[in-house]
Amino acid sequence: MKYQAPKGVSEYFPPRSRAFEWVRETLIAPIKQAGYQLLELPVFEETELFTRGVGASTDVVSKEMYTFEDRGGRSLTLRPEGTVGALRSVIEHGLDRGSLPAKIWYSGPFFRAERPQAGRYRQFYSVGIEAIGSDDPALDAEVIAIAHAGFSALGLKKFHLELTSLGDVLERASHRVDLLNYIEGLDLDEATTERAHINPLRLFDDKRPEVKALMSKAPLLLDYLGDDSLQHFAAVQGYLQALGIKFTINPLMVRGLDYYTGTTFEFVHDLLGAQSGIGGGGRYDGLLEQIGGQDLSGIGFGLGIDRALLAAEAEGVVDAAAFAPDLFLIPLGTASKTKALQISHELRRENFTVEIAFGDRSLKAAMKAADKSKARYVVVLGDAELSSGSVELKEMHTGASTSVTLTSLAMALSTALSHH
RNA sequence: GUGGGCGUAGCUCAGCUGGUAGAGCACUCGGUUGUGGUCCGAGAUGUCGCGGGUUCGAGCCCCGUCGUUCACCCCA
Repeated sequence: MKYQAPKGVSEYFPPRSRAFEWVRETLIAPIKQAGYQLLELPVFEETELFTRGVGASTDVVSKEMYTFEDRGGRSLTLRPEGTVGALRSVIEHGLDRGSLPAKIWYSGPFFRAERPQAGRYRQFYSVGIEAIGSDDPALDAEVIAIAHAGFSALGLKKFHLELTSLGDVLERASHRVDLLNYIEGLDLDEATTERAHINPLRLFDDKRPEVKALMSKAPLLLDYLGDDSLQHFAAVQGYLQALGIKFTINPLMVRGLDYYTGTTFEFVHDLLGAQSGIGGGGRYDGLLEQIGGQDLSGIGFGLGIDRALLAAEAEGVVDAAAFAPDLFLIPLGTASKTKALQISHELRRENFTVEIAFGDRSLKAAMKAADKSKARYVVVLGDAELSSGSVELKEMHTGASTSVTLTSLAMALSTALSHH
């Protein structure tokens, strides 16, 4: 094979692409129901937007970006995440000057030059939302509830929600001082020490048992929160409880993007491997201002479509039958083929999913094709049917058929389908 | 970026201590006149990831490379 897709990209083709599409649509549905509106964004931005917004010290910016120079000598970068680009657009088009909170969503590919593994791709797909201009804790709860609704609508059960608060700038700063002091006293290898200096919180996330043990007595950010932060966080928890959304407080949770403050959350799936985060997000006070906007608070999330699909497959909740056509039409002969095209055209206009057997194959072969399509019903259209004006509507899984006139086919199909 | 596993037909894989490739599934056609899912028969398909090397001879050995996978790291 001469050409292959670039290393580590996720690519979806039939039949799995249909499941991918279903996951994406299912995650987006509750977002729209909550009144969020689409932002269709470029997949590349000025490089500086990400270094300023995401944070130059983050791994995402410092070693995982696809950066290139365009023909005009501008430095551009394939978006590694969605929030910063979305906020840039919000500011540029004054959406933060309308009614607040401004609520937007987006979906598409993102790019990070990481070493690929299951659930981690160099081009991956996310759906995200951002709500800008309100620090109401009820908004935090709603944002989390929307993500939760999406995962639940997929039929996922084996996932859990982890929650924490990262406090405000001052609280983080004073915790950082103590944490760095604590880490100074530890016996760590060089690479780990270096990571600690870039972001000491990172060590809480280390999976090695010896590091976990060393960090078990480290000062927790949650213990540094002031009254305002604590009250806000408590309110969020209260709303989630009222919604019946279960969560666990994880004071060790770390996010890789610098901009998070306050409420921060992550949805973790139990059946995935090391890449088990299927979605996450949080508040980002200061980010909008950081990239040139007003001083407004915001909150958002990103849900991983690739990983949600993996999770749905792992739980066995992808229903392939739901994607099957309603009707498979088999024309026999030239005149029938014209009629079949006309009938399918009409039925599709009435929202039925209809396929036609092509290629003048034997009836037996066409029936096999119908079977493979998983179509619910099949209609054979030959000279006899054309002259009589009536056809046999055959239900594939029972083999039973009923006689229907061509003019009432749509109605018959409609009632037949609704019986299941 | 670091470390380990793997790379043979569309898919899942077999191929003994090196002698120039196979199975199952899937696919196409057929088992006489217009009905699928079972069964039976026939057929098509591979530069054995790629490039070097060792050898009379390599899918099997060595090196490199690309891809993939698991973990670290990172995070969707």
